[in-house]
Amino acid sequence: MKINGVKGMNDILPAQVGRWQEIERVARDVFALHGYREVRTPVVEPYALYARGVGEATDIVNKEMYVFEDKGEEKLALRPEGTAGTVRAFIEHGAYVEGPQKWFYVGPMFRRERPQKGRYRQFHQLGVEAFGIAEPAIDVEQIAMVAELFRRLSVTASLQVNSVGDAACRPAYLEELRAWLRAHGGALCSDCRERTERNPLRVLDCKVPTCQPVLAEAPGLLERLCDGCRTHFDAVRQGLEDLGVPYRVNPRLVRGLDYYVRTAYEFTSDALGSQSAVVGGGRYDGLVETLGGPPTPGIGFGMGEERLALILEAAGRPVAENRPEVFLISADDVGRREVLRRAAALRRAGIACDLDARGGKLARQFKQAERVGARFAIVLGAAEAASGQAKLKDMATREETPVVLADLAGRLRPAAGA
RNA sequence: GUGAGUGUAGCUCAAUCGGUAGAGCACUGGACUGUGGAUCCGGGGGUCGUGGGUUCGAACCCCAUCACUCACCCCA
Repeated sequence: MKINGVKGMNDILPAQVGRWQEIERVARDVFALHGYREVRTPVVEPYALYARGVGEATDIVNKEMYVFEDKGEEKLALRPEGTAGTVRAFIEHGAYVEGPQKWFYVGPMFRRERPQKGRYRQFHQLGVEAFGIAEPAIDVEQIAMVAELFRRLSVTASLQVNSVGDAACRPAYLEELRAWLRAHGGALCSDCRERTERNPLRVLDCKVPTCQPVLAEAPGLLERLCDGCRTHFDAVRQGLEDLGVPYRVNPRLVRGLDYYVRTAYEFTSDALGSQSAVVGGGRYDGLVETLGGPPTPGIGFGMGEERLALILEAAGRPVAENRPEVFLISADDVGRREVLRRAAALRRAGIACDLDARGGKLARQFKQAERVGARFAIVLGAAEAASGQAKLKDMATREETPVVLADLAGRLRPAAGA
């Protein structure tokens, strides 16, 4: 009986994993350059963390989360996003006493949705959270950090920013919007009428053609921001302009999680099909308090690693592979012992090398050398062991040059990072 | 949760009117007794997604079912 992987949960095979490693390496570098430090939190958290943090009414919590009872003791959930768990850890360990904190995380998230291009049940996010800074400067720095990360990866994505208001101005706006939508319900699609009650901001995003002209007349939040939100938003925009980060204001941009206030932003790419967002972020000034910590402002983003990989793939970027510098080929029984000894010595010197442990015909071993992408090959047997000399063959040019075996390590290039 | 499309070798795909399954790549062996990529010759590999139905006969037609893909919804 063949057993297949779980729907929407994918294997990342060796031929592709270089893409993930490259993304993570570049991201770690960029995060570190901006003062972010890594945090690792569990993949499982109490269900209540998400119910309270992300919001009971959100799709993520009420229909997409993997929830289970731990032997009847506690209701747990596989994390559907990274912010809630990070905030939990921030509070639990009293990190707020040490002033502003900038953290990042990398890892799998789980949502039980119907899979499609760029959307999976297990997916990977790189995310950052900055705690304790209410000033718009951190919003700007964080957004610019994403831009720098994309620049280093040669990824083009477009930035949209918005302000979703805060406790001072959003509730009043939502009521005004809801009342307006109810009054115009007759002209709207059934989805919109339903969303009017559940999530009125989403209505503005409706893609049904007949709704668009109606919604164009709807009241806009940006014109109704309170002074604090307006000042903040203006400063974010000014900061982006100062840094030369191109952006577009999208008053329809809404984040799906309840905790967002003020700044909301998204980086999108047209290489992704329908799920076009590769980064989604925003400010969550009330979340730490909601989860039992002291009032602490925060802002962060989540970046979809699969989506980033899709963009790189669509751009035709090759996958970086780790290749051995040299492949040791055995010509006879003496050679079979010799290659193991020489390989051990080379590896101690930091030189990546490989051999065909099956031994066998030279032709087969050369084929294996080619398959693993070795830059050089060297044949070792009784003759080489006796003379201490061998021929180092360049696999690309097929040229052979004599080498003294004792000097072999010096002739080859140490592996990166060795 | 809803809709559409697609399921044939490890991968990408053919198979005319319904006549009992093929190619390329990959793998493997040989041509080539100390040398890989090219060329040539050979070999292994199939429950035609699964179950049922129609038919003398089904990869092909019908029904059901499962899986995958894309889209809606929502989002990274």
